[in-house]
Order: sequence, then C-alpha cells, then structure tokens
Amino acid sequence: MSRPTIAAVARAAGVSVASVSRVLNGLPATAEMAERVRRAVAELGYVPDSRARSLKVGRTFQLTLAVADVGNPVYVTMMRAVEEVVSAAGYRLVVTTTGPDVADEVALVRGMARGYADGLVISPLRVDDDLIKSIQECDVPVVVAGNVPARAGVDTVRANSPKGMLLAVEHLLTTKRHKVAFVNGPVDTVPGSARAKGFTDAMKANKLTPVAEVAAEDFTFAAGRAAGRELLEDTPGIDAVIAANDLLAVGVMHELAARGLRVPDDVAVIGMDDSALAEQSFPPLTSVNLGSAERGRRAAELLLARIEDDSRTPRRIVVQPSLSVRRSS
Amino acid sequence: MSRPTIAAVARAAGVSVASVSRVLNGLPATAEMAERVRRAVAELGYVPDSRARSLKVGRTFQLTLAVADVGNPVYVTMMRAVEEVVSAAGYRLVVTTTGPDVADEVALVRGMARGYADGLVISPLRVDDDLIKSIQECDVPVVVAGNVPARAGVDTVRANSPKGMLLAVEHLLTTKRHKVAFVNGPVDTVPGSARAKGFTDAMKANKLTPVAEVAAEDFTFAAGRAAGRELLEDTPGIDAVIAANDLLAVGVMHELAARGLRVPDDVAVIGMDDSALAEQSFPPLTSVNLGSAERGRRAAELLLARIEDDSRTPRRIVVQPSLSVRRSS
DNA sequence: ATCGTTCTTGTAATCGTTTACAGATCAGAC
DNA sequence: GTCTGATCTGTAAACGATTACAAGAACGAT
Repeated sequence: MSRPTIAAVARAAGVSVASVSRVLNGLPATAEMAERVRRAVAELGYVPDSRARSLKVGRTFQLTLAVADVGNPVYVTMMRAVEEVVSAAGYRLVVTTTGPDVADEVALVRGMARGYADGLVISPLRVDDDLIKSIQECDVPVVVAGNVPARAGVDTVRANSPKGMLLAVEHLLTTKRHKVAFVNGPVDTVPGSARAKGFTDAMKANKLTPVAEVAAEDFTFAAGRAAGRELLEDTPGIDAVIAANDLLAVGVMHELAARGLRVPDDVAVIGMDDSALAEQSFPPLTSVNLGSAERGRRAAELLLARIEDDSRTPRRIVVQPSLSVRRSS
Repeated sequence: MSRPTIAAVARAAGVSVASVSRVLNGLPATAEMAERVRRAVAELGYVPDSRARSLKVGRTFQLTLAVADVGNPVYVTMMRAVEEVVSAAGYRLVVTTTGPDVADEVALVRGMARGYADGLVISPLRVDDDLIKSIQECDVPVVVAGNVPARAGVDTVRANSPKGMLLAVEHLLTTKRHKVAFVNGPVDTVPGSARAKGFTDAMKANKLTPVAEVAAEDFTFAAGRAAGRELLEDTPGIDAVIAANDLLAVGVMHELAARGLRVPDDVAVIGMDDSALAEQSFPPLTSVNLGSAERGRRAAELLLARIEDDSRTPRRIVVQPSLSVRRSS
C-alpha cells in the first residue's frame, strides 16, 4: 500500500482535488469544506509530495550549503548561522560536502540546475575560472562565502584576512615577540593565498621580517603538525607562530609540546577562525575571529534577498575581524 | 530565459522527447541519433530536472543523514563513512540537523514522506514511542544509528557501550586508579542512559564503587566543563574520570587544569568516541573507540540493502569497541 | 515480390501537485 | 421573481520528465 495522494484524500472527503489543495494551502474555503478535508487528511495520514509540488510551483523551499570539509570546526559555526537564518525564513537547509578540489565544486554548482534547491551558499576552497563561470551561469542564486574577484559579479561575503593578520601581528608585538613564523595552508587555495599576502603585509607594516614561512598540505590538524615539525627542525629561535587556521595552530602546538617547548612561555601561538576548537584546545588558543558566524548569517541573508529579487546588483560584504585573546599568547 | 527542457532539446535536435530521454539514459539508439541529441544537449546546456525525473520514476537517488548536533566531532566521523558508502552506490548524500529534542526528530522522520530522499539514516539523541512509531510508519526506509528496542523491528547499528565502559574501567585498574568518577551527558538520552548503566555494571564487575557521578546538561564542551566544576567541588581525591564523550572529557580536563591538577599525573581522564578531538586535545585523550566510522558504514550498507529489498527482516548490528590509549591516562 | 523479424522512433499517458477558468450556488436588491 | 455580484467548487491543463505501446523502417529469407 503506497502513499495516499491528493486524489485519494479528495475521494475520501468527497470533494475535488482542487478543494483539497486549496484547504491545504490556506486559501479561502467554507468551514465545512475545511473540516471534511482535514478529517480525510488525518485519517489517511496524507503528506503532500514535495517533488510534485515543487515541479509545479518551480520552487523547492530548500536551500543548500556546500562546504569543503565538515571536519573543520569553522564550518560548523557557519552552518549554524546559515541554518538559523534560512529556517526562520521557512526554508529547509541541507548540507552537502564537496571534495577538496575545484572540479567537485564545479560539478556541484552545475548540478544545482537539476533543481535540488532554490539557492546555494558555497564556501569554496579553490576558485578558478570554471567555477566562476559555473556560478554565473547557475540557474539558481548562488552566494559565495569566500573571495572571488569583483568582476565575477556574484554576491559574496568574505573575511578581512589582512586586517586579521594585522591584529595578530600587532598583538605579538605588544607582547614582545619578534621572531614570528607563519604556518599557512596550501597557497593555491583562496584562504591560503589571502593569508599569505596578509601576513607579509602585516609584517612589513610593522617593520618585522618573518623568520620562517611554511605551507601545510591542507587545512587539517595532521598537516599542521607536520608543518610544525618542518618549521621547528629548520628554524631555531622562533618565539611566535601564527597559523592560518585553528586546526593548523593546534597541530603546531602539539609539535611544540613534543619538543618540550612551552606555550606561551617559549612560543606564542595564534590561530585563525576562533572556532570552538580554539576554546577547547589546551592552552586555550588565541585566535583571530574572522566572523564566521556573521559571514554565515550575512551570506544566508544575501541569498534570501536574491531569491526575492534576482535583478538586484550583486553585493560584496566584508566582515571585520577581531582578536580573541586566550592563554596561548 | 529559463532552463531548457527536454522538449527544447528534442526540438533543437529534430527528434522526439522520447528519443532524447532514451539517449540520455543510455538505452539503445543509433549513432546518428545519439550524436544529434548530444549536440543539442551541449548546445543548450540542458540538465535534466531531478524533481520531474524522481516524480516519474519514484526515486530521488538522494539519501539523508540526520544528526542532532553538527558540532559534535563524532558525527563528523560518521558522516564521512556514510558519505563514502552511499556515494559509491550512486546516491547523493544530504545532511540535515535535527534539534536536541525528540519532537524535531519525529517531524523530520514524518517529513520524509514528502519524498525528499529514498532513505534516511538517523542518529537520535532521545527516543520515545512517537519516534519509533514514526520510523515504523515512514514511507522510506530508515536505519537508526543508535539504540532502539528490538521490538521496534527496525534496522539498527549501535555501539556496545557497556563493553566500552568495561575497557575503560579495566584500563584504569591496570594503571592503579581506584577513585573513579563518571561524567555523563543527560540521562534521558539514549547514549546517556546506556553509558550510565554500562558504567555502573563495569564498576561492579571490577568490585569498584564510583566516587562520584554527575550528569552534564548536554554532550558539549561547556557542559563538560560545568560538570567538571561541580564534580571537583563536591568530591575530593578523585584519581580518574571517565566521560561519556570526548567533548565532555575535554571540558573536564580544562576544569582540572584550572584547579592546578595535572593530567594524567593527578587525575587520569578517559573519553568516549575516539573522535578527532581526542587526538587534538592536550594531552591527547585516551578514548573508547565506539566504532563511529564502522557504525556509519554499516548503517549506510543496511540502508542500501533495505532500499534494494524492503521485505528483508530487520537487522540489529552491534559494533564492538576498542580502546585508544593516549597520554591522558 | 512478399512475408516475418527485429530494431528504431514517435505518440501519448502518467507521476502528484497547483491553478486558470468556468460553472454553480447563494444572498441581497430591485 | 429576476438580476447582479460575490463566493465557492470542480474540471482540466499544466510542470518536465519516463515509458508502454504502436507504427514505421530495414533487412534477410523464401
């Protein structure tokens, strides 16, 4: 026995399918009609089929959030923020994960044309022309949480990495650290390149020269630890490390501990993202808050606004960072 | 200009919609026909509408994974495992988050009748008769990653918490710890009650009496820290703490550190789940591996099998735990 | 040349909704 | 009693795909 359809409800209630549909969608109907339909719906346990509905009305009332790595706690923060906004607007949020490489992301964006959802928030790790093109041509609105060139003409919400780096470097200066090393993620990623430039500029602005700079394989704990090892083997005398995200920072801290170096006494460590992990790590990690929650919120709002009115000019929002000082520095 | 439909492709190629559909679905066709269709598809950038398709064929080729809290790293592990299995089988995985209370879960299960996906893996925090009923009556196959009564007659994959507790307690014994406290999550949750019983039994089996037992507000870091505070204020002389999951354990470790107690020298700490956090915490956390990756994998396999054949008798799989000994004990 | 197969293609019905349109009903006003 | 509007309800046509069925083409065998 398969699911009851609207026709079955109509039959059971002795009315037409149109009337059932109307009652269910809150259109005006007599009390008697509404009552009969409700009774039949309850009796049969009828639930409307969203596929058929969205085929007809052209909307799914679902929104998609695509992230590269669910293991990265910064995405958890963003996810929660997005979820809150879109569910308040009556949408269902579904999360999918893209792989680490840009081809996966392009496939996902292209796939949106199949009508899975009414909109997409994507936080791409790597961006190339293909991806930009796929976003521009996408049949549903797309908001990028991250950095794409202005000429792409898409709604974006991004962090201000350079400013964040400045906060980190200045904080180290006021705490008298001068031999600063930088542990980045892969430089061929969007955050990787932004943070590399941010770091260089921030150091220059403060008339400091980096003692070392390494790039981890990816933005994970294990990669951070490996990068930390490399760093400490090659470069003696480091008194501070800035890492491109919290996972890398925690990896570095483990490597420091393994070598008997104390944080913050011997080496100060600063992460970025100010994710839950920063608070959970030991010692608690000083971290640059790049506003991931706010980015998520704004991105969701931008998406809703564009769904509302597709002709509005694309906006590019920049969220300002702040520094969460904890015990690691 | 809206998305091209199969009719537009047919027109452009000068063939019928049926032929386009056949070519796209790999049914036999002449080379000439295939070529014309492919050319038209490429030219128009046609992408089939999954809503229409799944309305007709009655399948969406999507599967849903529902978890209570994306911030809990154990779900990350599960998610990855599920993703791997289902995508290998040609399904798209979408993740949704339920709230912490059972009503949200029931709503989600009921909502599956709308046809969002072909199946559901749900890992419920709390289970009641309503939820069981909704699962039994659900129009699509549901696999529970967690514990529901056998009489419910649903496919389940669950951890063996009692056995896991035994591993933890025995490990503490061999390392000469006797004053063992237990930090649980809410006891009205499925894992909470299972672990409470597991702990009690494991202690009894080893002729130990717990020095203290507290229940945190929920399974989060902050709650763990608060529970740790309560514990340490009320009970002096503890030399080991078992926590019901890694987040709680890390919270307790922070509270220990705040009071100048060293881990493991003064107090040994053992977590459960063996999530990424266990490895990342400092000192690295000894944790009971409850097989979350395997649970995810098996749950996904069970779901696929049931989609294949809905008449098979429900299976209840139990995954065996192991202990990952690290430096916190 | 005719017939029977087989293979390819097109027509049209269908999935479960929503909604434009038209028909029915009813109340109120004259 | 008839007419006008307003209001409610039903019929049927979409939405964009798949697929049963039938018709047509091609081809070899007789």
